[in-house]
Amino acid sequence: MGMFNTSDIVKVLIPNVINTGYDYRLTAPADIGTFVRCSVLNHQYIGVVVGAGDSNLDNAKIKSVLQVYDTKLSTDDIKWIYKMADWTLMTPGAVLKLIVNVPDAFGEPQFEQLYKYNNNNNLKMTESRQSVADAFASNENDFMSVSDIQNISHVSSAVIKNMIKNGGLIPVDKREKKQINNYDYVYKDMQNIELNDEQSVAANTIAQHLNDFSVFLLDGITGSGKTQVYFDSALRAYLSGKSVLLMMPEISLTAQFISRFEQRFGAPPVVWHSNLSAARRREIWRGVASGNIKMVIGTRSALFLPWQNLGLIVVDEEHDTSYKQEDMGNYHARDMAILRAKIGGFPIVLASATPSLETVRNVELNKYTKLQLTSRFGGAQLPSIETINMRNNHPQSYILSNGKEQAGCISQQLFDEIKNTLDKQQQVMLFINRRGFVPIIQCKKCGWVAGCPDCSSSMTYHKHIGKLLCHLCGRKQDLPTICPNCGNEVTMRGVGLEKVQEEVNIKFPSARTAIVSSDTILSRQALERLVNKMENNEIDIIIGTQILAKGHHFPNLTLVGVIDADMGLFGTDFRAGEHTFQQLFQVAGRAGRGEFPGRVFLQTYQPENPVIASICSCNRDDFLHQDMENRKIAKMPPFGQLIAVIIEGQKETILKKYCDDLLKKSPVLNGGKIMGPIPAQIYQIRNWYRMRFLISGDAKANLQPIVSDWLSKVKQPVNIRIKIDVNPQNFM
DNA sequence: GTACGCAGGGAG
DNA sequence: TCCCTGCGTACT
Repeated sequence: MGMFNTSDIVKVLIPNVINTGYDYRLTAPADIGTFVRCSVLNHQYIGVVVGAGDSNLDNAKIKSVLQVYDTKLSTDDIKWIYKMADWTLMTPGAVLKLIVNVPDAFGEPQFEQLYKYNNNNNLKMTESRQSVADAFASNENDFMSVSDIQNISHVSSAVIKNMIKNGGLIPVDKREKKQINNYDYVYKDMQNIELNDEQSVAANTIAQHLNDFSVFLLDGITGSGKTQVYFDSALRAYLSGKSVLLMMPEISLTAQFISRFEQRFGAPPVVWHSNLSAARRREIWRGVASGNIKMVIGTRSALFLPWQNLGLIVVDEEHDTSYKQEDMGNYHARDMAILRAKIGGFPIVLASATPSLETVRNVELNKYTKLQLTSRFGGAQLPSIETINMRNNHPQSYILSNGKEQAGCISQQLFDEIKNTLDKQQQVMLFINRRGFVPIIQCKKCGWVAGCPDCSSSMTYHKHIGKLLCHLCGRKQDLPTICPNCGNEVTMRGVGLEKVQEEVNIKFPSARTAIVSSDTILSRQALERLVNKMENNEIDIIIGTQILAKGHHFPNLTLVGVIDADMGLFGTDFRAGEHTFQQLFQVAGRAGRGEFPGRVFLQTYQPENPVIASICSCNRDDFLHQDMENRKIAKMPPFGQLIAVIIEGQKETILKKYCDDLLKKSPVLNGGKIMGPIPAQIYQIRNWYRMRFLISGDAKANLQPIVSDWLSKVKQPVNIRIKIDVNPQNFM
């Protein structure tokens, strides 16, 4: 059996950045997709057999693989690796690394020592030791591992260790550590949920296409019941023996969502995200590879699990910017999921209340099928959204306990609304998308601004740590008391989250407040605790960044105030309007999901701005139409394509020279052009200088081969990094 | 990526 | 002469 036999020479793709695969000799039969362990320069990697060997090397020079595993990557995944590499201009090895980045996924099975209880021990019987004895008495197994004993008896490991040492527990056999608990991953107690007419239509349409590639946009506002529709599709795919991936942004993966899944499927989901322990990641990776785990709810990296017989992908909140990976390679998980579905010949469901323009355009072109949900569940009404014109509604200042007067940012109108809401014992959310206390520390006299020495950015003052913080590189510095330039007094400019809390605490001294940002919420558990406090009405005013905008359902929240709705509208980024709209629309969706109608107020200096106006009229399609026209005129995506090439170097001279050399070799593009090099929007990060080329083309241009061909024409100097961003989402 | 070898420079 | 560092190359 196997496509290749022992001592055959095969091509193995290695999960690292540079190479496209080396030839090795097999030590056991293998197929395309079989994982093998092999050595490159005395360093061991887990690679994948991708075909027959084809090098001209002397047979004697070809190494043998060190091990052939039973685990296989599906042939669809192998095809996908190469397609994804072509699209993103990553090397195939770099894509494979995304799949094989689970530490020790192929480690030898771990054995654990088992113990039996010694009835004839002469230890003094304590309460803890009695618990251990009870655990053995109540458990049908005579032999247990330390962790088994701990789980049942709830005594500390020290107690158990001491009992082992003193003969209370006697070592017996060893056993292979329990791997996958099959029961957890088999769904058999699904609860039937009544779908309304719209939901049934949507669910049935998807069901008719479970065996062919098609892309669905499940379009509906928060509360319209998108989740139950794609749960239905997931269920049908699962029951037909297929594997199912439900992808969502990390922040939407809440306990509320997980319990909804549990209600529908009768057991909790397998959840994959960045905070899992190494052991749990390994367990899930192996479970998916073996086909034992057929359904996973996860963030974008779940796409890179070794799926077997994948038959459905759902991308919830498809517009969400967190689907764009920007650390290890630049890929858009939504687009790569669509590519994967195409290769696998199965459907993919994109769900959103505020779909991206790319998706909307593909619906217009009839490439995607739109499934519309309109009704809001449970009779809850959409909130009313109004602007507060800050040009004639100046905020009141407030006085600190030391007598100093501070400029406020809460207008009188918003103040009154907050007060009324608190009087009715209802909750308030204030949204400000800026971490820290103030974003700028500036000298009153010479205009000096506290900037990060390694990056081109100003440093934000964070009051709770009492330091200046660079949001690009994380550098911390003391707050200067005087200007280091001229010795004069420094002042704080702008408003951040912490400053809003200060103002709220002084203006509403009896209200219980909480702030939520990535600085204060360090774990998913911390976020859950906060959500619980909110649900139990232990918080009156919650103040947060965009982390608050998604996924939570607070029935008693009836007022949302957006402190600065203009933020984000002024960027040079052509997607600024789209992202502002999406974010504010999401925030607005937080209010009034219970029995009381919600109200949303946007503080703005330009209420007539089309983005703001569209949000207020709740007219999403109006906004989409306008933004689409703008993009068409500017030939921006989805009417054109862009590839950003960021060149980074620590020495400006080498960087500039290399960019000049590239410019000289730049290809002539049919219908497109190469722009640059210009200093990137952020010229310096962590002491690396950054230049940017931007390559544009029309919607059907195949730009990738042109770019890779161009870059291969100029030898890349050492200490130069190239980052290629196909279809960039932001322009850092 | 990363291990290794080679060239150049400072300390002993 | 030894060793450290920086740079360039090759990896099957």
